[in-house]
Amino acid sequence: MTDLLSKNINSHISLSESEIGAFCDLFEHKTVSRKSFLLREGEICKFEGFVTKGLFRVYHIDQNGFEQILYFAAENWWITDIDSFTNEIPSQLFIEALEDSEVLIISKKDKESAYSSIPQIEKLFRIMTQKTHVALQRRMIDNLSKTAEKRYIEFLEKYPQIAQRLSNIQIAAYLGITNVFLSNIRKKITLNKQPQ
Amino acid sequence: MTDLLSKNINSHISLSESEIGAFCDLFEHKTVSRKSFLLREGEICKFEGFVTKGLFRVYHIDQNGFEQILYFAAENWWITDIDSFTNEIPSQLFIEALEDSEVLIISKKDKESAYSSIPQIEKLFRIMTQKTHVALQRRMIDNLSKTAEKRYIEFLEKYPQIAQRLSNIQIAAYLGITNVFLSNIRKKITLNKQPQ
DNA sequence: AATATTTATTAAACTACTTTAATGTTTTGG
DNA sequence: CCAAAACATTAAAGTAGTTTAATAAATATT
Repeated sequence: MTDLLSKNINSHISLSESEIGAFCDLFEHKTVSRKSFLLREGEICKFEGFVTKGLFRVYHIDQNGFEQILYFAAENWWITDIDSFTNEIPSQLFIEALEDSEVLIISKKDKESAYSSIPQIEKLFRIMTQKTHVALQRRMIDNLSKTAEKRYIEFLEKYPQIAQRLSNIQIAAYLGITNVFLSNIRKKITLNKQPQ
Repeated sequence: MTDLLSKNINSHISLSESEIGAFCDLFEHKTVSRKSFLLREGEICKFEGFVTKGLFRVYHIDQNGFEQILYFAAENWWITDIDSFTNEIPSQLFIEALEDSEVLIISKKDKESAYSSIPQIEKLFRIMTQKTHVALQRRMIDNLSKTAEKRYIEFLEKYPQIAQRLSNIQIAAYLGITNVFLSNIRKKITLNKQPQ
């Protein structure tokens, strides 16, 4: 049940068998069915989660009712609202399962205690936070400098297996465009691929 | 010389006098004159810096030659390219002084050794990385959901003292718009403020 | 103090993307 | 298996933001 998790942790830091066992024991297994929520806007995010099955989207709804997707999380990805979790403030985000899913979750309390009992855990989360920060920084640059068409093509190349599990509505919300415009882009691309 | 730095560190974690002294001793003081660079694209970022005087911009130049500013860093802010620094890969970023400036910098080696000798330092950088990540996440949401006019107004409200030290060209590059369009926005705003 | 460079503004034509709405197709849940 | 809901596509009119270029004002350099 925690095989994927321990493998994931080992890819970042090296822990002894017993340490990794003790840490994994702090996680609770949870099944989340399609269209239900791990977190809703206004709630304080009390967990950090590791996806073992399925697919989630993490998104924000703005004042005009539009959804912006911050990221998707499939198997082997971590999910939380780090802002709400860290600062214990109401979240601005929704975390919703797009497929029937399973997660391993750890509470804030248990995570804090792991920081004390297993010093390497502090390093684990520092490294993970750095990595997500770097990914977000790269995406910020892309959003500022590339057209929607280019961002779409690169998204397909970067996450081919996730892209095929998503509707165009979800992909458009991630790219920051309307699904109507995404449709235009898709048409243009296929026309270019098959000239004549 | 390291007063600002130790105060900044103390705002995140609590260290003994001697620990904070030892850590601050690892930093080297550097003056950087206006228009010169702390880091250029292609270089590997070998430092993490703390600004004690002046103002920097951290930016990327895309394939079309346009500059996107990721963030500004004035007194009491940290600067580095976390991607290049952490992964020891060539940077995609420039870090340039917009005013005559001063920074305290620590090398990767010294930072790593501090992680071992002062365990709380690991926590310090985890917290700092989390905070910058949260800030970037909020900005990502804003960029996806708000008009340039709104982002400009909010930038002025959030960083009034930095904004007044910047040209509109720099602000536009941060907002992700042209300076021509920023000029239009400014005109519209002043017209609204002083109707008739 | 004079010259060169950078900056801010304006106008006008242009383009990337949105909005609304209609239509047919696919997926979902009961 | 059927009805309802969600999805993808297309068209056409509209808007936010760009591009280029010209001009005046402010700043930097000698």
